Amino acid sequence: MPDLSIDVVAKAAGVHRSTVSRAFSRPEAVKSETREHILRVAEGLGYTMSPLAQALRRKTSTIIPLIVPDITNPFFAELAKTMTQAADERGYQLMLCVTNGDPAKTDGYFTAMQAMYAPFGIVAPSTKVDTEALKRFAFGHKVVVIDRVEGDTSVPTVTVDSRRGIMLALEHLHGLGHTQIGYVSGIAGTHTAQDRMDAYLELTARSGSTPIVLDSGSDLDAGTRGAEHFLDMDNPPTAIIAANDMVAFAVISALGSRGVRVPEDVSVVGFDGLALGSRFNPALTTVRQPIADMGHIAIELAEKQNLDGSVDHIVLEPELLVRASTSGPRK
Amino acid sequence: MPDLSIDVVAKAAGVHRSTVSRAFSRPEAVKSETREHILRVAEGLGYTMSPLAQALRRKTSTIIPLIVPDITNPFFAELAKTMTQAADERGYQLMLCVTNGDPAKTDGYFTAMQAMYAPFGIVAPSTKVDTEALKRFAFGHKVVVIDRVEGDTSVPTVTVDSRRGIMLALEHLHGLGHTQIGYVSGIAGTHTAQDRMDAYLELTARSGSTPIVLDSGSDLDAGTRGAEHFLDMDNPPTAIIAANDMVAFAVISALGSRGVRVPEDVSVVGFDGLALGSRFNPALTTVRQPIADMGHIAIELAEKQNLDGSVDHIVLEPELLVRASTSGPRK
DNA sequence: AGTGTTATTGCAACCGATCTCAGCAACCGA
DNA sequence: TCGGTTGCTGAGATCGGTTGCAATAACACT
Repeated sequence: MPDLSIDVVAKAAGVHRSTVSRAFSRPEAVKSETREHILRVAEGLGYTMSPLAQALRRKTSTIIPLIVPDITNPFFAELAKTMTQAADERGYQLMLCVTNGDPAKTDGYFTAMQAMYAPFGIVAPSTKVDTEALKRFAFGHKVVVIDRVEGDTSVPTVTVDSRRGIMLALEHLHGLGHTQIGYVSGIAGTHTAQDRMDAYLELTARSGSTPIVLDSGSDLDAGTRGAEHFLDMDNPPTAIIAANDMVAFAVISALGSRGVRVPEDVSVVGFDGLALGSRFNPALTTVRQPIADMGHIAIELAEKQNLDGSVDHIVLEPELLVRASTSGPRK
Repeated sequence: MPDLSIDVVAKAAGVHRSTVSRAFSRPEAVKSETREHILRVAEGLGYTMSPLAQALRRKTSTIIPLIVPDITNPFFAELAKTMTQAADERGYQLMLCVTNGDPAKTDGYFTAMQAMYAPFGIVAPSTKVDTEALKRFAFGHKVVVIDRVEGDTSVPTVTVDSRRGIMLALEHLHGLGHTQIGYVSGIAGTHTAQDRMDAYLELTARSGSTPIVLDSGSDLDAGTRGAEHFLDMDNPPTAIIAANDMVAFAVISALGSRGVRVPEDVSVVGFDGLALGSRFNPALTTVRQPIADMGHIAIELAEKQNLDGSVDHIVLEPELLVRASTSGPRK
């Protein structure tokens, strides 16, 4: 493969390099006849432009970073999946950055991406978004966040309506006859996680019942602890809402290992709508987030902002997915 | 941020551009005094080299593609996780490429990565590796495959000993008193998947029992179909080995929804050792693959090959993880 | 003192594009 | 026929580094 540069094509087509360049990136600036000829020659040689050289000169590339705390968490995995798709539909390449929740790493990734002239980035945070940190970067205003952002509306965001989601879960449970409904908090320390908890607290109180927070931790073991707490109670709730599907899995698993059955002994509803949930035992009833939409929208928002500087905050509607982990209360 | 190029630093440090370059990339070629001065100045300015410009000139970058069929599958997610870590420990950036099992996409990613001067790539395939396709690319000999490769020893591979894994599962089950052991085949059409199946067939036959293949499909529904098949049998096996954890999940879930309990009614063992398994209901007994090691080793192999052209084929030992989904046979 | 290393640094071409400017031909109206 | 557009293409600087080669300095040895 004798290095295929633009000059090679130019020579082969009998035109100047700049004409070849135009033929590709600004077709209307070249006589259509010439352009077709060039394209044909290029095709024949199997030539493609070097994205590196392009990025260097244009000062903007097509690499876009997706920063997630943990790709092992199916929520982020599903997000990554739809985002890769959305990305290369639009000619971008997704670059996966896993932070393990370390803000320093986030910073590191940002600088790296800046150096690669990434046109923008997507952040799915594990902790509340630090607006200041975001601004330290050239494309600080070109980041879309998959979470709510506090006190700064200059960053586009995509989220799902937490309150509405919790409401759906609560209504479903009420409908089944449950009145004592517990809550186990989520993995992430994000605004979203906070919002879900707040919604639970508020809505429960509003309906006249007392909130029962089984665990408010924010690590992976919240589910296990929540289950233990549940087992210790004299008068445990008949249903549990988990802040997200992973926690729900953990709760059910821990409960199961102590002989408590779902939904016979206690109903559990999750939050996320992971595909995995349908293969859980029992299949998980959950509040679905439109993850695929979130991915596409995130990229759209970023592009839109790049174009006209507009900053949107999209809030999507969740949806209840009733499967097998909920039923009427025991007794 | 007034564009920070190497010339800016050079001027600020009172030396020539090339000296700055050397100070960074070939320290021994610069008087240590000078180098330290340059580094200090650069530091003060907050300067970092442009990876793009570097890659363009050197014709080799630090971007390394990880090609997986589906990041949503926790096995690949865990792989991606350890690989990102292994990668940036060594100064590479992992670029996630999701193919959805489409070989055309794999090709596309390869060319893209070639254009980015990726020094090598890692492939975790979903279908048997097509050696010819691998060779069409400049770095065709610089790909590490997480699977076995047929009839071509020129590409480095990392795998786990399938036969040994199945043997561990079988021995565990035999030890518990099971004699009728079924098998549900896996998601991927890889050599590895094939090997596991073959091992099951061979080892079962050798022990004098008849193999019971509940499903040999290679899609996500193999688990569900396997479970149905199981339910239709007059004399079903007392234990099931699933070709991988995801399938095991599906089997248990499908079984559960039909009222069959694990491990009370039937034991199930998976293959992968996903972290998720410990949070399943019941916690999954499984053959663990050392995924973290695989990630690190894959990168090491690639680097080694880059350096001295050596091609290794590493086969790792699996390990049995006994959790709650297996017990003695019913009755 | 003269000559042969060796250690450092500067020079300038080069990697593969993009883009501004200028040149040139064809075309328009007066 | 001539100045003024317009359309298309070529020149050449530039993006931010790397690197072979030449130049200079410093040091060793006879």
